[in-house]
Amino acid sequence: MSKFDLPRATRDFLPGETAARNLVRAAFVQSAEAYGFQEIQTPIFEHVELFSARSGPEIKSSMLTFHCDNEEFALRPEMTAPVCRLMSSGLLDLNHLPHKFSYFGPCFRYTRPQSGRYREFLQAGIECLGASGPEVDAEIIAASARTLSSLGIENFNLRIGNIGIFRDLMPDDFDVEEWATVIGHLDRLNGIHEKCRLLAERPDESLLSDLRIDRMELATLQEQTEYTGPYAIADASHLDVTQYASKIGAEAEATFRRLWEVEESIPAETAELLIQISRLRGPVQRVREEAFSLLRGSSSTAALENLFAVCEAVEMYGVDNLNVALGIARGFTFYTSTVFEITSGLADGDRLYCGGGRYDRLVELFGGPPMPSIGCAFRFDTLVEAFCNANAWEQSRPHEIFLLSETKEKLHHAVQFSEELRKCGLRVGVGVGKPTSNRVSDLATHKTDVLAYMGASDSLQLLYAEAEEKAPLDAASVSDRVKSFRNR
RNA sequence: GCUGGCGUAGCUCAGUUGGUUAGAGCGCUUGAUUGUGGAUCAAGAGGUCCCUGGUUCGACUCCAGGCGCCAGUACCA
Repeated sequence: MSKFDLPRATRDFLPGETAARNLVRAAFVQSAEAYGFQEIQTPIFEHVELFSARSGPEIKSSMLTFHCDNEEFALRPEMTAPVCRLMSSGLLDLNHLPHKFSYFGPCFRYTRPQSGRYREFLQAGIECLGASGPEVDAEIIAASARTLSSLGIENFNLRIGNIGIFRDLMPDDFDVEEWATVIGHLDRLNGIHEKCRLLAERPDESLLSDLRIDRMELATLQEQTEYTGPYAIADASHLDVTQYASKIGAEAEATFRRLWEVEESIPAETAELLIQISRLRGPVQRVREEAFSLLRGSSSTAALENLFAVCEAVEMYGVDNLNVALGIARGFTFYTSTVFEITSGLADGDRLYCGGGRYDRLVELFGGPPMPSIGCAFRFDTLVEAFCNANAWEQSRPHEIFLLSETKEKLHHAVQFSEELRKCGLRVGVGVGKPTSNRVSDLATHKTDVLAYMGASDSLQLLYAEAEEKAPLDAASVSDRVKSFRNR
């Protein structure tokens, strides 16, 4: 029972977990590098103003902040703002764009604990700053998908959308706040559609209770907007399970349609179009036809063409599991066109591995030059978990060989020899004892692959799991023996 | 912020409809035994039953408040 507790919503990682996390990190950095994304590092804390620039001062309450010398700092809650700051810092050569960066590091948010949400978490991502075009988007998307493959995670779902399709349908005088609200609604609608789709494929109690909560909230929204119509939830308060998947989607659509007309002054036909668009989802070829016939003559055709150009470019990389999902909104106002998500697929509850999109005006917002950019971030913890599930991951013992000296007087021989073995690249432990006691067998089980007993003679007795042999006191040959044991 | 669950040995947890001395498995310590991937046997240590107050002859148990943890929800730049 320790005198000190962990700060709320933080974690310790033991050697096995840490090793797995380091492997995932290494795989991430390596596959990013394979596409030319070079790793950068920025400070773990910055001036508070950097992070409130985009989101307003009230965001301060969800950051970990501190004062020093009359300055106020915040532990970074995200990596995008520092990267954009870097772009406008003058350190970078802006004549040779784009800059392709990867980043990896701890971020901090002062949030209520919730499963999978911690106050310190790792964020990993890649960004391509200063370039636009479908090929650029496709490269980011393909690189993200390859990162998952390189971790042995193969059964993922890739969904690509384009937020510009919605944006271009909005009235010209639509301001940022209204846009944020509508994006929130679209995101919500998409989520409900997604859950309904999952529920239709496999009954699941937790999905069902999620949807019940969604439905209650829809009912509240309907009440606020005085909705009356065929999908009034109050009129059909009870649904049996089989109706959930089929009916809630329509109820949600009706609710948001009404909401957009009443509270956002969106014309009825535009609201209808938003609903229709958000439904479109599936393989590229099929959705292409539906989407173009739906949006023919609208102001969104350019964004739509861009979306399918991105999909074509992604397909060149040979990425499977590609779907178009026009309903993806990703919940952030700063995305300007391409948005995408990679999830775990149905079997694992469709958990988010990675999400990102194009943000062509963000660098400017941070005081930099105009710079069309795209980036994405990984859910590192989800990635680690999936990695451990996908691979027969076993924690290694701290030592590959442990030298046991017969007596304390002879220990210096063992220590000297251990140093020679370490030069050969082995992980080596040293101790005193006979290879017979309980303590020693415990050691053998938990702490080392091979136990080596240095008795009276000038040779070593190597004790493996199910065999033993003599070996000369020669670092190179012992090292070879141990390594061949490890590899078999 | 809101809703629910939980808090007993180092760990995972049982238990007590309120009653003498607080339970198990694993782990730990010591010894014996077996030359070898780790057992077997014997003994032992280890507890403010989260805290504070209340009810009671008596509270780990019931009640109230607090703290902590977990899950869901709002939020999530």
